[in-house]
Amino acid sequence: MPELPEVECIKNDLENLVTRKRIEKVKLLNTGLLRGITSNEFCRRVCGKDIEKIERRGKYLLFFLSGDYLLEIHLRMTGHFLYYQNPVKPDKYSRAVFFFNDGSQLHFQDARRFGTFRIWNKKELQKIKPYLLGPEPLNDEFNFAAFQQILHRKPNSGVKSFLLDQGNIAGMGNIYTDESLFRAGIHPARKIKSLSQEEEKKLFQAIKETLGEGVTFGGTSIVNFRDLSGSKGAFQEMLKVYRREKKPCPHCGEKIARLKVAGRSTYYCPSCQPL
DNA sequence: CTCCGTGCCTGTGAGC
DNA sequence: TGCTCACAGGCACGGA
Repeated sequence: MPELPEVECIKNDLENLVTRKRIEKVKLLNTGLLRGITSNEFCRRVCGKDIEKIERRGKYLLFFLSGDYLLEIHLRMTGHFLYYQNPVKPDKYSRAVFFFNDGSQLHFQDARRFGTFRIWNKKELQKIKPYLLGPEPLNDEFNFAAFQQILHRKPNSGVKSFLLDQGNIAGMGNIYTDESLFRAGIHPARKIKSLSQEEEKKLFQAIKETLGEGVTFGGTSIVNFRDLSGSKGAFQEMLKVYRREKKPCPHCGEKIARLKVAGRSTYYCPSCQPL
């Protein structure tokens, strides 16, 4: 379940490995991943183009190609890339293979087939979903004042639902919301309007720190996340509450509890994060 | 406005 | 040991 830190690590790997390469050919092994385009048209717009630039917005990856188009990729739950210097046969989870001019390959693998590819014209950048999300939480422009302004737009929202909504802040999923709320000492079901100024500040710092550490540690590998060489991240070792039900809270020793919030399994410490 | 359920998928692992 | 089945959750969509 790649969230901002995992996608950021993937973006950094991709930048090093495939920018400035020419896509000679694409083999689609599962056309269901294409949104709003046929496989023939997809290949026409991608084949023969250079990858000029790769960006991340929230959990989206954007491949800017030479010519008119860019490729938007969302990994969803189990999508990941594997890079090979020399040709390798696709396996049963390979959904797409990019063949580059230097003989290297990029395989898009996705066991659960939730991942999506979409093509956009560069002229319509202002209309594309990844640019309509909330701010990037790790950018310097995302400061406390900006955070407060966004928070106060949704006073009646539950704080966890708020953090999961990509239109508020881009890039947080279930792992990093639970970890940020724990770090801030805030119960996931609290309403935004019930937060004190001090709690808002703590939450702001917790988001920055948790996501920043996630990137530093190379992401969280619970089930599927791997970098482009197939190696795991290390942030799963740092998790304080996520998937730690009944284990002791690292602060107070109380048992970590689990409940459903915003339709997701939510982990928290009842003593450090009172309602 | 805000929340909730459903569908999309299939590997994992708890429990019998 | 082997089987079943709940569970995992990002996003879009429809409805309360």
